Amino acid sequence: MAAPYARVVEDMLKGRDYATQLQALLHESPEAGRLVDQILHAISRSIDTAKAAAAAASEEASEVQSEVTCAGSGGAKRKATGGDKRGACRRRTQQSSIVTKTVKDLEDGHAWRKYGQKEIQNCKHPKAYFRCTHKYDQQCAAQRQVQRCGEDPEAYRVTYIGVHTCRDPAVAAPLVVHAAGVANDLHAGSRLISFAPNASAATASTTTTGNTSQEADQKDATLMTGLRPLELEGGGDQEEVLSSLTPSGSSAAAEAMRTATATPGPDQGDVTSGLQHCYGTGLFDTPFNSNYDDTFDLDDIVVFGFDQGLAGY
DNA sequence: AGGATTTGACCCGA
DNA sequence: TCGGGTCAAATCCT
Repeated sequence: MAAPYARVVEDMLKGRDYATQLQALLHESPEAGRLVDQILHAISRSIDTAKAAAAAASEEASEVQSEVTCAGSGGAKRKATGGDKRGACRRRTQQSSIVTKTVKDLEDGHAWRKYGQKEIQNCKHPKAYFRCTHKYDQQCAAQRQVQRCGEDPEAYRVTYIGVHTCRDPAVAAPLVVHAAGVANDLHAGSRLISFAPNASAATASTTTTGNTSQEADQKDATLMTGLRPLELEGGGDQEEVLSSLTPSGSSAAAEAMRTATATPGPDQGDVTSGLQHCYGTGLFDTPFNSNYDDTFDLDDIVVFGFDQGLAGY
């Protein structure tokens, strides 16, 4: 990693450590804890961005290049001829940035298009596969996989692969890299309201707890379309999150899963972070993600052990 | 009519 | 060989 970026990452890691410590001290206060959580995510995101920039700078973004190429070749419908290259770009999940979280609200502000559904071994629920609607027009490599959780019928385990490089006006928002600016930015940007602890800016808790099955069902129809406008509510993901440093925006559609087979699946160990929805709201969908290289590996995964301390929001 | 979803087939990695 | 991920024709929806 280039020296300047390494320094940034180093500083941000320190900041995150401090925030984590602070978080431990503030878990009695939901409001304070939420703020710390926001800070943690912002910092992690910054680290992520710095790494991505470093990787791009050192021309390590070859994978992205290959993915773009791949996307292009698979774009328009092909005739299933002998020259079929399907599968040539498989297993990307092993190399891409991955963010896994458990949510109850699949709305994340991004437009997704479902391209497949698969019954998974030992899981009673099928897994649905989504790609960004802008995969071909903007070479956005973001993908999302949704699988319904077994124990909680309204919860979905969502895995985001890659980050949005598209500039969907509905979700685009500037990213402020320095942690110091995070808090203010949360309230400054018109589209950053998802995190605002007040009014319509629903927090993870409010959105989630507000989900009644009826509401969920009502959303199904909308989500099934895969294309929804950005909503201020953000996601209702308060539960667990396993989050790597690669954030990704994401949106909603997997509610389709709700209509798919329904049965509890084995569950998926969850790690958490309560702020996932910040990605979906566009808060972190930075314009300069365009060079994001997907080079983060699982070693970069950071677990924001927030499920215990703040789950009660 | 155009775009999104469904779904069976195909392909690759383990 | 099997399971998971993707493709793409068919179908549905707006």
